[in-house]
Amino acid sequence: MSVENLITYFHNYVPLNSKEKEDLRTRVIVKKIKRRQFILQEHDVCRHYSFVVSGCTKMYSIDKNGAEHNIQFAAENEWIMDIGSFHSERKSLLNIEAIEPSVILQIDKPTLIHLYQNHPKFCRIFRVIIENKFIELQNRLLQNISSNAEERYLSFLEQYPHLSNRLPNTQVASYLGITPEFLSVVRKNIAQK
Amino acid sequence: MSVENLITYFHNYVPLNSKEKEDLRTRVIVKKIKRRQFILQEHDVCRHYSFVVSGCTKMYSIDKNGAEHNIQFAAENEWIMDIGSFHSERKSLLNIEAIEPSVILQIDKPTLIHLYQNHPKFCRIFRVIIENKFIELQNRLLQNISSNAEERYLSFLEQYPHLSNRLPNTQVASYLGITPEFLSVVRKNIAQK
DNA sequence: GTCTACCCTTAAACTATCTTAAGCCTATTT
DNA sequence: AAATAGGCTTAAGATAGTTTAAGGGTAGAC
Repeated sequence: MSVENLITYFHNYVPLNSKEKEDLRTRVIVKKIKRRQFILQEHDVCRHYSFVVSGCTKMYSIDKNGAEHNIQFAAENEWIMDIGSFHSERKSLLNIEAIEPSVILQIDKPTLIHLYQNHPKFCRIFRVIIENKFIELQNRLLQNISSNAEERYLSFLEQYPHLSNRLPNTQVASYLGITPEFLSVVRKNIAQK
Repeated sequence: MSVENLITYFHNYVPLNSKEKEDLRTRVIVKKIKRRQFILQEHDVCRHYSFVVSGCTKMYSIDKNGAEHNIQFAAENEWIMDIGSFHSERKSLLNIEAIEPSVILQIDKPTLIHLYQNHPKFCRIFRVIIENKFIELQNRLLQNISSNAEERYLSFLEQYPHLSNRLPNTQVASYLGITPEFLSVVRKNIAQK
């Protein structure tokens, strides 16, 4: 049962009691997602926090020229959602899509509110989760304003070895904010050193 | 009394009761900061969440060539801290410095823990604060991987009019991830349209 | 099994951004 | 009042990154 993966994950933050586990088991939604299937589409409201049990997903925006820009990947034990749309209940400008066949767990807003109100522990857990996501994002932004493409690529390889093996380079380029052609040049330069 | 500014600020999230206000009044530290004074220096641990009552501050990193890269500004009613260093208690790689003479309020870790343990409301408040900071940062990152310097500058002007008036362009350039000279060119191009 | 769509690479020409250097202006320090 | 440091602009030459186009490889679709 894949909800157990989430319970184990939460346990790494704070141990859960049986009532808390029970609430998760009865309320969390399990979904099997095919490659290229959407978890969230632009113009819809993001209704769930999604936790990836297996597989890999990406969140991206499409610009006025139709180009995709990857904001985030999420593989095993990572969260993915448009948190702005989720809380405001306004239409999202982002897409979330499976890169590999995936199993995800979803928590909708009523469930999240239920968890917060009945088990204050979850407020702490999700505060820490979002703090960690914030730190990660801030580091990435700093990289983007202070480093060139080669440095950003090397740092991506170092920080996400489990992703760089699995992802096509087109996806990595979109994440780094460069074209696939230029990533190819960057890789060639690195190889020649 | 400037702690009242913070109380009013929290009130906009959730009303506080008198015990909660009292705890803030007795525990929050008030500081007057001169222009160019440091609130946090690289190699120190970030020991406080800082709330700007008046004035303006910036957080930046210094790269291997000695260049500064602005990660965040914080003016009236905004928070600034190296949240990674604060929680891990590891040495920060960042600096926080006043751009204008400022008054700030500081919450240290024992106080924050006290607030979380005695008033669960604060866990919710800070979760929402950090969620909002996360959304803002994610939008900025998206801009950085998908837009050129002119688009990023225009969007900065639109989103932070209260800052763009007060900041020297060198600081804005460092925030956008471009050189001051190139920002000058960008501004000229915009003016000529 | 064949086919198609996607992925990766290369190169040439183009555009965006940086570097260096200089000059001017204004606020602050002496 | 003079001196200095910081901030803004301009321009020329250098480097980083994009665009377009083409060719070859490979995995999933039929």
